[in-house]
Amino acid sequence: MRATHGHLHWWPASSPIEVCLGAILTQNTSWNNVERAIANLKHAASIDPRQLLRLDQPKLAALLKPAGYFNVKTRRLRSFLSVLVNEFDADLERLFAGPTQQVRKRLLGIHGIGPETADSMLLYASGHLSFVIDAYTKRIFLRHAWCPAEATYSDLQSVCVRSLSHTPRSARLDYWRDYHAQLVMVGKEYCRKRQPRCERCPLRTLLPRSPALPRDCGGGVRS
DNA sequence: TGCCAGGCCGGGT
DNA sequence: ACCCGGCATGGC
Repeated sequence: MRATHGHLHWWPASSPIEVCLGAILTQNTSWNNVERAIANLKHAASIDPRQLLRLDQPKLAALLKPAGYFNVKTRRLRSFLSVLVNEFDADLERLFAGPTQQVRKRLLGIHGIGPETADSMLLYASGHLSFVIDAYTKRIFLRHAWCPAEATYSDLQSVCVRSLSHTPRSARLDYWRDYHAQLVMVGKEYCRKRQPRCERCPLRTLLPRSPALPRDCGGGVRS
């Protein structure tokens, strides 16, 4: 993947707080829509936690509209910001201080932050090693038969962490960040190509509700 | 035109 | 402990 795309230098944001906001806004949503909402936020409150928290609910919801689920996300964003401001003096460094698993639990305790959102914040907005699993990861791993269909988030996370454990510790943060980015990139390509494929051809499009695969394609098409 | 997108929560068995 | 509906906009 690195040979094809080069180092991707994720996450696409210009500051840690922007990573956190994007992580919430991109829940079940295409990044394109999130960018518009982030642009609105920048224009309205320059992405400052205290300023954002000062916006009332309808005002914030209006700014988040392009990201979809704007009522849900307004509440989730505010619950995150309120913890950040009231419990950690609006300082991300303080929020992220401490052992990874302890910080992760604190994040998971915030309304609207689940495992993927928490891990995205940990990995990309701070220096914590917490591997991010997402829908693309699961589709790709399923298609390669690297995991069973019932595999949970934490199952997949364990598989990834074990598989990448050979990397030197000093390079691990950089490697994990790029590895997830590469999976997203490859996952998007699967969707874009929409090619008919069989189970022997791992790069066949893999959509959640795609019909059952044919047993064999005769070895014709590959990607 | 309908299906899909980098989840998560809450109420029901 | 699962299972499922709800949430909403923009792209293809």
